[in-house]
Amino acid sequence: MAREIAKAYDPQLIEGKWAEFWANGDLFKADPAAPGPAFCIVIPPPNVTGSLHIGHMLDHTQIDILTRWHRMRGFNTLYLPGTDHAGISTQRVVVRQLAEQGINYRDLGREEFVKRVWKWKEESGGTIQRQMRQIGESCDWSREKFTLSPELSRVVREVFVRLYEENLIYRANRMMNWCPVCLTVLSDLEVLHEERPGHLWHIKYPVAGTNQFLVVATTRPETMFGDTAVAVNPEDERYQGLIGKKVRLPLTDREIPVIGDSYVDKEFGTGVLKITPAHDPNDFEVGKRHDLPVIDVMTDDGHMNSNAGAAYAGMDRFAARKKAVAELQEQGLLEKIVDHTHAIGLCERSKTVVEPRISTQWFCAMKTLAEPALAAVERGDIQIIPENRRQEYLFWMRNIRDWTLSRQLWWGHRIPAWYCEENGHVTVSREDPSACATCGSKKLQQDPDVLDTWFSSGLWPFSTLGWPEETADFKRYYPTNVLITGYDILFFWVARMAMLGIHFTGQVPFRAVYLHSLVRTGSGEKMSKSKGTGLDPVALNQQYGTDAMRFCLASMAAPGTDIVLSEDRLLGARSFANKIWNAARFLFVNLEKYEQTGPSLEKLASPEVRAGAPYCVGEKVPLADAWLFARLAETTEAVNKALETYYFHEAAQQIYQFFWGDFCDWYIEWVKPELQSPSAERAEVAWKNLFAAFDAALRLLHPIMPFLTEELWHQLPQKAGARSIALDSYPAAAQRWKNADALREFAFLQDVIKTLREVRAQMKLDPKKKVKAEFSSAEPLLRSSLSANIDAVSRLAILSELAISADRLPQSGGSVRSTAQFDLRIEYTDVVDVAGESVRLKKEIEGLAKAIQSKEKQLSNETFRSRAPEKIIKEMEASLAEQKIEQGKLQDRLSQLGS
RNA sequence: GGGCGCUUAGCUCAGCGGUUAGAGCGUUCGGUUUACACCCGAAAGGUCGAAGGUUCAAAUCCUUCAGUGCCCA
Repeated sequence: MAREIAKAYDPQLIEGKWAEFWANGDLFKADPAAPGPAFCIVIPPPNVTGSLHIGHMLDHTQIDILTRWHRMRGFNTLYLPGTDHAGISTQRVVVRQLAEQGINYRDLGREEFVKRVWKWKEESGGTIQRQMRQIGESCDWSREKFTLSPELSRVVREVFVRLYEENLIYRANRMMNWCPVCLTVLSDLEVLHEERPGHLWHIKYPVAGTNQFLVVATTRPETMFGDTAVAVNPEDERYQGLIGKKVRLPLTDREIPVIGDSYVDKEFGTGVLKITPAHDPNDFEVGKRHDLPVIDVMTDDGHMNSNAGAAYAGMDRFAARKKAVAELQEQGLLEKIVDHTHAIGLCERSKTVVEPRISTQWFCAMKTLAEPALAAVERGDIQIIPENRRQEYLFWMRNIRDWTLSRQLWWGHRIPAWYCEENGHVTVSREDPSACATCGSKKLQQDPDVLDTWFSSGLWPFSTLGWPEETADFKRYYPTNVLITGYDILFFWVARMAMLGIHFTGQVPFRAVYLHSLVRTGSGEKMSKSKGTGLDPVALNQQYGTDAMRFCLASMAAPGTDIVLSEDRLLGARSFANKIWNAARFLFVNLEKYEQTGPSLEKLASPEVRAGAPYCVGEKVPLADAWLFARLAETTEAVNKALETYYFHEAAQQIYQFFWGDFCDWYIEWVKPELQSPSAERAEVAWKNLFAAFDAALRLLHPIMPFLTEELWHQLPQKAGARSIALDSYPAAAQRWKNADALREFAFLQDVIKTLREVRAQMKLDPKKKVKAEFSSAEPLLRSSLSANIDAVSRLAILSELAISADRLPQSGGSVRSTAQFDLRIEYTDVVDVAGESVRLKKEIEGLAKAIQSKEKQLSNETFRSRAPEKIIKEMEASLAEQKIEQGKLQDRLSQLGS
């Protein structure tokens, strides 16, 4: 490579190249015949209408991290991408688009409309896939799936028919949630509940044949045209006598009965309830009990129909409410209006107030399906993480209700049921039937409705792998290993996959479910594009780099807590990328000089050479090098353990600390002068160890920051034919890297250097001025260690001279710092700021005194001594002794100053 | 109404039974150390929401309360 590296990392310059390389090559193409334990993740299929939002970015980052991590560890890895046809959303998009052209989709007819949606899908439906390639997700694009493809549609039919044959799918007439904008029924899950301020209108219903009134309290006066009774509690003494009488329904010329039903709450409102069976689920039940007529007063799009009378027909439901109230008021039939907060249901997609509506729908009976899915989680065959989500899942499964499968849409899997016009028989079949199964009539009508989109997504983990065929993929990759998704679709999707997966394949669809947080706005709301509170990850990726974005999200993704994305954290992540870039720049720029006289990059950093690190000078690995590898081992272990338990934030934090703190701030600074060292052996060893550690760090980081690491990996010598860091091995903590002694010894030297720097800063010494310092310790090991590393320490603490002795330092001149093990003094010719020193010393002594006191108290406590573990007591005693020594030294110093 | 979270440094968040509670950003002080100012060195800053309790030991476990958010009805 030409070793000209830009001063600052510019992700834009390299990301495109690698994104293309990954997406277009066959790097991530899974081969079921290849060796290795299988690791399979199926994507939570995003809406085909969608574009990447910050939630996907978080989800996909975590999926891709786990995928790349497993692949590098030798798993036979498949990350299977795809999209969901998203019935309601997609239909809405195209309907809106047609409306903009002045076309009402209903006029187009079903066939033509569906054609248009497919056309739209082919032209505009690929946004997310394009963006996923752009951000470098390591999926196998050759296996990409779409829920409405012919392939997966066949699976949907198969499953529907089987469930029908097992009597788990049935048709029934019920009160449903209806969205007047989407023009379809919704399942319970698709209705959002919200508390809203409203009113309780007290309306006077004249009692027939008297001049009395019954006062009805209602939140929905516009439905009164559909009233078919007025109900009171039979035990309510106020109204008992009126049961069986009739009242005149205001604004109409109808009379309706007064009925008694214990459903009525005496305490609520006036204790008199209007009964509108067509427009309220509870009233519907009351109506059934009392055999009341059902009068539907609305159209499917939320307007009043002719049953509401000519004056109201065609009017919007909310306008009708206003008009009705005004009219009642005019007629003196409105007693009063009371403010009242009530819960309303909103359509998840359109946010319109849903309308209860009676209709015939297809349902799936859930109990049979739920039991094994419940047991699988209880037994731990499916592990749900974090734990509190597991509880939610169990609770929901135990209280499950039947699932409304049909939707009044045109875009989706049409229900494979045909009705015979002759005898009404229902034929449900895998293939389109040509005749009625019972009478042979050819007059068949297919059910116009389609299936809930989640029905096909519920099959996703096995339909995408080829089920019901026993394909190689299915055999190799099913059950999938882990499902990673947001907790907001635990019931919508995860639970249904569990039920359908177990029912049809006899195996769990995934062994673990990791439910991650949602990304929220500063005010705690879920980020959403429709609310304008979303951040565009693509724009952010461009601004900060995809790696920075991934690192940022990973570092914030602690299980169980939601993420509030901040620009600060993104900047921090970008800086980290830049830091790595510059570390590489340092290596290559300096290597260029070194190579002129020394060995080449190939000799210093070939994969074979790297595998042999750490290298020795003479018999021994130099301390700093031994320490670096010991830290690398610790970091590697911590990162692997963190990823094992989905602690992405911990993994990110560990690598950050190692790379920036240990590798850059300490190791590189430590060996800098030695890299061009005349002692050729030391230099060569440093270079070899440096490259080996750098390479390991890149591989460690690759799952989180794939672009940057891929770029830099390619600048190191690699095995012939090696194509990508993504296919290289993931570091495992080598036994020979571990070195507790080196960790301890280096920590001591760091302590010395930091102490000296602190003194310099406090004394406001000229940063460039080299000063004399003295070190004293009774501990021979410390003295010899310091002595052996005196050059590095002197350089890093900017000393002209460092005297080492076993004797206590003479307490005169300069500034002294003491620990239990050693004392340090910086010679200082100017007058010491006695007052400042005293204040500092007193503060430190005070702090120590507090710690000492609390420890002495605890150690003198007999119960503590008898009950606390030995280890804790020992550690506390040791620490107490040290603190006492230190305090003594500080005390001495203080009195010296005073004298 | 029921359930589940959250409340820790100015900000965003880790830590979730054991010595004087951490990180990043911000702040302050000092730096043109030829990899990096997207940097380097140093510092200040917290009675861990409140009150009780359990324990030898509590930010960490329990109870109550107060704010706050989510889910379900």
